[in-house]
Amino acid sequence: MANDKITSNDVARLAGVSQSAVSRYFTPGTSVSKKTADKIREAAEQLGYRPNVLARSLITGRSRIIGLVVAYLENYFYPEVVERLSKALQDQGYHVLVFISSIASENVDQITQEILDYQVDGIVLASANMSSELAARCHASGVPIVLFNRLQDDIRLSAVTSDNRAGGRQLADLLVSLGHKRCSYIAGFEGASTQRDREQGFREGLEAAGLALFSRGVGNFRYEEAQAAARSMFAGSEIPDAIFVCNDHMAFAVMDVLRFELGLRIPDDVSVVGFDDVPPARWPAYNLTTIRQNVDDMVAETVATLMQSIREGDGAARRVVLDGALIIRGSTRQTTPTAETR
Amino acid sequence: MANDKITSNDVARLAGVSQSAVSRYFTPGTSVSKKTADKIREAAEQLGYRPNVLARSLITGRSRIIGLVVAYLENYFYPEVVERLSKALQDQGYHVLVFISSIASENVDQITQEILDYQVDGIVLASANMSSELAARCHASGVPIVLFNRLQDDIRLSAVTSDNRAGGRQLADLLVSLGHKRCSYIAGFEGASTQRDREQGFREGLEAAGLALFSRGVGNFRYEEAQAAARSMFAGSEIPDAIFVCNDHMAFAVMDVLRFELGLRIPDDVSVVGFDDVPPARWPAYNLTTIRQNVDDMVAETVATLMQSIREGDGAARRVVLDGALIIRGSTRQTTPTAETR
DNA sequence: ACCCATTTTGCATACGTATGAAAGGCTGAA
DNA sequence: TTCAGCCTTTCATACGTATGCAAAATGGGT
Repeated sequence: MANDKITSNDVARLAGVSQSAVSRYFTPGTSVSKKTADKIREAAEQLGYRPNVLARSLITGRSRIIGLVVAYLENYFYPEVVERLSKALQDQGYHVLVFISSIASENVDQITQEILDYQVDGIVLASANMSSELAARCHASGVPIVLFNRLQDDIRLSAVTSDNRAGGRQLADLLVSLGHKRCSYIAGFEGASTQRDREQGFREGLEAAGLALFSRGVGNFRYEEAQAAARSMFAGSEIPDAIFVCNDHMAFAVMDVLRFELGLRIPDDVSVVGFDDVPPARWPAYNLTTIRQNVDDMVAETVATLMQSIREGDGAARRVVLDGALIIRGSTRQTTPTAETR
Repeated sequence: MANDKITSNDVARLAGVSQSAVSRYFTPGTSVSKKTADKIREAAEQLGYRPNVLARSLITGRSRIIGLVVAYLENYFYPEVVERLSKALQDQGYHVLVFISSIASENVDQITQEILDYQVDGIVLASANMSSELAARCHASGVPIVLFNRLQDDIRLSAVTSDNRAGGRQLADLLVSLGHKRCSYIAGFEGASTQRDREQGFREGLEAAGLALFSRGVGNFRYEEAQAAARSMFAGSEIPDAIFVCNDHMAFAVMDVLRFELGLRIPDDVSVVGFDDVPPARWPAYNLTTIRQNVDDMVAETVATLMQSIREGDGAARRVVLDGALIIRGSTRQTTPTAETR
């Protein structure tokens, strides 16, 4: 890799000090006299020397690398997460090593093995599950794991999520208050806790109003599969008058099908609600009523959780559930309180 | 980090061989007898040992890490790039360390310094520029750099781009062939080669038809700034009858303004063309005529360029320019050849 | 000037691993 | 059986750096 690798020994020679002094100069919390520091600074600048993070990790046991597993970046939500999380960690002196997994998480365990090869200081799983065996491995290795927007029963796993169930409940309450009688649901990936909790909250809200789910489809978090689900669910003689689509990304697909293939009007014929509040939900072409996940707060909590675990070195898992906000836009029927609530 | 770190010495002890044998067992191209290999495999499995990539990098000079600098993931194009590039490199046994820079690239040099601290085997710059000084540094360190969808004059920098100029030219030719007389342009970030080349091609195409640009705005690759540019450019008494927006992401913003704020019909009143063919361009809500950048081929060429540079260890820069494809959809006036061309 | 407490410095070693070189083992041909 | 060539193994060392410890230096007080 390096043709002329400048090492701390080169700096020490030029500055007329020991390698140990050079190392201490670059290590916060150690003592170096001003005179020695000046000599080292000049020599390091002249040679263009910077410490080798990887060599340091051998001694310190700290790589300053966080492994990030994401299943797909197709949904506008996750690019935003990656960008914000990378920035937040960059500000803390850490950097994100990205690993792409499959939606169904069947290769996450192999990927986690690869991650551990890099001696990462922590792992963030965004929209992916990890086996208990691997969770135990990471725990034994002292590598903290934070699930981002996902929940698992394993007590060793920290998690930062929105209150998906409450969000689903809010959407049900909204549709009921708008007078909807035939409320349907399009699920995401069945193995995801977000999908399960959003649907559960939605069903509970309907049941509280004496309603049952009118129909249900599965979109697997994919645009095309959500399209297919919508086509199927609106093929009968009686169609839903409102539909909660498990995330915005799929909701766009459903809206496109309703408008451009079936000639239905939103919200006059069907109200559509999503979950996430990704950027296109705000665009006039979609103008989607949805639950906003507060990405900034989720990222901040994720970073705080990671930093605490890394600093304390204990295995104490931390669960943070953040409230989402109901954002009412033009995809739902209008009623008097049109302002944003919650 | 690690509480009970299992090392190759532990494996060697358990297997009754030397640490050197363990190392050779995990190093491709070295010799180990079947008998020794069996002993080592069993011991490693029993202990859950895997080699430490970072420790290896000290000896081999290879970290198996590629630094990836991206300016923003807001534009659907770059999440797709990150995802595909990460996967392709993952398949080659490399992993991507992500660094987020600003759009104007003013902090890329600092970020590159940080990247070099991690002894990366290569760097990919997606939508960012690097100073000549830092390019020289990387060159001296033997770290290959590949610009993704960006060009710079520095001969040390490899690059993989679409033929942005030809794409702009194609779009001009198309609009002219559809009879447009007042063609306008909304620029991206002025410091980006993609913006410059697309505009240049577009202007050349118009000039070849005896037309000049009707009006020009600047969107800086941001949805909101493209909206503002569109509002301004359509405020006069005479408005464009066609508009080339430097990328799809901004084109969506322009389309939203034209339809929902100005009550204009696309393409009856104004044809809109973009560049990239990101997923929403295919969605019925936008149905955008655009130039498709072949992300798969660009990623493949980027990986091939990186692998070659890493393998050969020379500093030979490689420039790959890939043809985009004109994709005609519903945002432009219709004429007889409605099929996709090119 | 001397004494004491604190700071600073260099030496020696370790982190986990790969590799050159020398020694030992194995196999096939004479 | 012996010998030569090739394969395999171990030893010793190095990669770039941080750190414990002992020795040296420094600064303040008497």
